[in-house]
Amino acid sequence: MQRSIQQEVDELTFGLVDCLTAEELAERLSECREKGRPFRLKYGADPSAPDIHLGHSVPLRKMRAFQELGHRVDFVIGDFTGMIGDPTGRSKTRPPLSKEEVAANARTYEEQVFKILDPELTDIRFNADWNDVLSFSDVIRLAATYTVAGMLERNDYRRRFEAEKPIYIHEFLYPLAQAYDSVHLESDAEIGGTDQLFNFVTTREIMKRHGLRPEIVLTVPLLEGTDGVEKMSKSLGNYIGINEAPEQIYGKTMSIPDELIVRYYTLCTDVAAAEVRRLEADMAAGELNPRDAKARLARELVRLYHGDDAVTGAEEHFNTVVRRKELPDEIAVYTVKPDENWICAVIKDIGFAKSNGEARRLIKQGAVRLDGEKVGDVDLELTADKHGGQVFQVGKRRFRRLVFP
RNA sequence: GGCGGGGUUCCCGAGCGGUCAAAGGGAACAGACUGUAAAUCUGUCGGUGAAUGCCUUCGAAGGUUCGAAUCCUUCCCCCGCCA
Repeated sequence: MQRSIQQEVDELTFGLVDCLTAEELAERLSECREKGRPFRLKYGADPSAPDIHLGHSVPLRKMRAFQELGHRVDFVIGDFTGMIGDPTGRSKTRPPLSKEEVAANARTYEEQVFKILDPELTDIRFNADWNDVLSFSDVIRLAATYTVAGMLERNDYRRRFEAEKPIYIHEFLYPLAQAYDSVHLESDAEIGGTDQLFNFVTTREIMKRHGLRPEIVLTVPLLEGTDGVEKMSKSLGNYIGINEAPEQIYGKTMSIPDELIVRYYTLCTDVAAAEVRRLEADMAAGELNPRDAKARLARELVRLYHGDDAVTGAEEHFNTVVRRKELPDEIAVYTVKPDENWICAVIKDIGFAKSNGEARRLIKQGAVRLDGEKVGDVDLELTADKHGGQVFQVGKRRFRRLVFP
């Protein structure tokens, strides 16, 4: 028994920040159903950041929800728009990517994205395919479909304009190019973070100018990174990548601020909304230790991206190394070089410190241990008879077993 | 074309002749504590087998000076305003 359109709409709009508009969505979905054509949801991806993280997973998971109802996703890799640069102001000019790099990135995307999306219902597209062939006069015609005043409605632009800060022309072209993607693909809807709202709304207007029906706009919240403040991003180093090792996903999850627990549950896991509300209430009432809520979150995330089998191991690793401060099951081996057995040089060589000086500081701070014994001697030389087979530890969670040739 | 503001250590950002390897914040790392790789507190945070030394760093190159991130010259780059 097929579910009603209204049920579909309710399910698909759950958790969204904006949906412009739900009525249009319902209309479009039922039209697709009647005509037996697939509903096409567009998502634009940056060609330079192939490490998919939990922040990306928010829209991706929503796309997956569409796919589960049989709809299709156009996954647009912005190899063209990526060269224009992002319009958030102080952006550094990105080095243009070569065809080969873009192709390599695309492959990495596929590997990761299909942990969430259904490959059967996803079309990967490159927007240079249709943007690169536009002539200058095409671009001018496109530019004639929108006004400067319209552009300045965007807060970021207006603020900069008023503050006499630079705004480059190409920044105005960016939303246009993005809009043209939708024109070209005749997208039924587009999804992205709330930061994309302006671009999406602009796209609707421009689609109308092209005699098309405006795409439906869906925005999802931007997920804060592990620091709890900035949005999750690779360049800020506050991300949890879906391709990271189970131990990493588990551990990084445990490092998010407590205030983010509920948000992560809501946006990144399959835990039912009612269940999440219960967890929230229990924590507020002091009946549930946030630590335990977070541990469950960590398990959920590991399971999502590595499967059930990886969960126990990741949790064990965390409990052993971080909570009980014991040794992990597996410790990588480091072979001490005979001519470089000074402890600081060893720390540096392993990569636990960038310089001898930093290694020295670590020792002084009491961060270095040999078989659990704090090392106090900065001048220590490691020798086979004294240190062979010992566990060398720097900080709380970096280990090597020492071996001598 | 005219006028003005800038380029500082991973990032932001002070400094404007010595006390500057350069304030402060962020990030990162370490230690303590803990319920956790949360929070909080403390410390470290250019290199040098460590040093009242030496070297490298404040857009680039020269110069003035006992001494320059700070002054001068030239150059490069960025931004805004007015036209």
